Order: sequence, then structure tokens, then C-alpha cells
Amino acid sequence: MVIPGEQALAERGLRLTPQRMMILEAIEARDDHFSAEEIYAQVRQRYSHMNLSTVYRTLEILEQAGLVTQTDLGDGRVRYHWTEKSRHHHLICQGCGQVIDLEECLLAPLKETLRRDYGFSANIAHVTIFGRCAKCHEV
Amino acid sequence: MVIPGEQALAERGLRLTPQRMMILEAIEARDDHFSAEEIYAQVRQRYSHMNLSTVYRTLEILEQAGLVTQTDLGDGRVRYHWTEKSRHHHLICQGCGQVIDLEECLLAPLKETLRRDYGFSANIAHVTIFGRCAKCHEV
DNA sequence: GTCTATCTGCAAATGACTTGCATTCACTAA
DNA sequence: TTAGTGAATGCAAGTCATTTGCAGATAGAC
Repeated sequence: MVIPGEQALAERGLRLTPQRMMILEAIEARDDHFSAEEIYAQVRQRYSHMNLSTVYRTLEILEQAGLVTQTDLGDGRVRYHWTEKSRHHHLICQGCGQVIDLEECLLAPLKETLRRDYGFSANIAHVTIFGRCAKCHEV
Repeated sequence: MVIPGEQALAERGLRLTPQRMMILEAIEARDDHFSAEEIYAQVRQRYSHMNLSTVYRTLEILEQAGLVTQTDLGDGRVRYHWTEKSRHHHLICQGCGQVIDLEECLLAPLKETLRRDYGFSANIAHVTIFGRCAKCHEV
């Protein structure tokens, strides 16, 4: 179990190909939110034949396996993060584009309310709130 | 001042063209979240020469004027709603796609916390929470 | 080693917008 | 009321992230 996700792939009858290994390593090396294109660029530094379609397809199966989570950060592309690493939320400033991370516990009461009153099981790792940061608010 | 938004347009030196009037009327007739394409289809029933670019451009200026607000409902397109009508949030079920509306006040405490602790002025009309509704949760 | 369903690479397709530009037109000032 | 003009429209072409079809390659079971 050297490579993270190896087991998760095997459990689903999915193959651990060199391409997938490189993509998994690239993802593991990051703590932030990355786009498919960024992972593609990163892997290409080591393996120049990496294909962008393969990155997209790999991210898709990793998401289905629950290893990776999608987020919308308001730019026109999907961003991903390693599910286990990022249990937090995002404040996105519509003025300067800054992304502020929020602790998970801040939304715990809300999550409980949603479950109790609406029967809704919130995927709280996905919450993104738009607005203006202190600096941009004055403008 | 028969047409909503007429004043807001005039204040910005923007013209009230027939196309904009039709788009404004189409928007006013709706209480839900609509895409540019939907407004386009709706207006075309009355005026078959309506142009999709014009719809996009009009929605853009209406957003700048604050009359209309953008939301991300998780499908791959931008959705809009009439700002005054929709002071609420959305729970989106990732199982069945259902959109549940939430009352605005539910997030008021969170908004206050964000302002106090982070200096962040949350645009609370934009909040969307993904998860699973009661029906889809059992699966 | 063999076999086969799964993967990959490539190129082309998709789909939601966006843009350039020539033409048309809503408003303003005379 | 009517020019004049900057703004708006229509159309076609362009973007850009992402997806897909398909033929050839290959991981992993046996």
C-alpha cells in the first residue's frame, strides 16, 4: 500500500496503471484545490506524454471512489481536493478572488439543523460562500 | 415605470430596447432559477428573432445593475434569479437533483459569525449546499 | 504465457458561453 | 422634430473546459 488509493482502486476492479499512479502522486503532493489542467501540467513535468483526457477520466473515477471531492470555486472550472485532507469550507472574495478556508466545525450546527428540520444530509465539505473580504469590502 | 428594471437601466445610461423589455418581462414571470437558454426559449415563443447573445448580454447588465443574481446549482450552467424575489438558499440533492429552498434567516447566525470573526461580508443569497435529501439518503 | 475487459491516446465533438464587427436604433440636444 | 451618436443587436466565428468514439495497448486474473 505504497500508493494512496491503490486499495480503493483494487476494490472496484480498477487497474493501477502508471498513469494513474502518477496522477495519484501528483494529487497527494498537494494540499490545495487543483484543477484537472494543473494536475496535467504537474505530471507532464515527469512524463511528457501524459494525456489530458486520462487526467479527467482518472479524476472522475477517484471521485466515484470517494478519494477526491469536487468543489466550485467560482472560476469557470471544476476544482478537486483530496477528500481526507480538506475538511473545511471556503469563503471566496468576489472582489480579489482570495479563497479563505473555514474550519469544518463552524458549519456543524447548520448541518444538524438541516438534518433535523429538512431530513437533508448535507455534504458539508462542499460548502462555498461568496462575498467580500475585509479588504475589498470598503471599496 | 411599467416595466421592472426600467429605472435601473436609465440610471446607468442604458437603453430600454424591445429586446430588453421582452427579456425583463420573461424574467418577471418566473419565480424560480432560470438559465439564459430558458429565457431565450421563453422569449422566442413571442419573438422568434430573439438572439441568444442578446440574452446573455442583457443578463450580464441586469446582474451588474443588481436586478438579477447568479447562482450555481451544480449543473454545468449559470442560473439566475430575480434578486428581490429570492431571498433564500438552496439545498441540492446529489441523488435526484431536487432543489430545496431554505429560508434566509437560517443562515443569519452564520453570516454574523463570518463578519465578526473573519471580517467577511457574505453574499448570503448565493449559498448552495450539496448533499442528499431524505428520500435519496437511504440508498 | 494467454486472454480479455479495462485503459490510454488521439482527434474530433460538445456545450455554454463570449467576442468582433458591421448594421441598426434609442435617446439627447438643438 | 430631427439630426447625430454612442449604445445595442444580430450573426458568425471563436473560446475553453470537458467529453466521447474508437482503435490499439496493457494490467491483472488464470
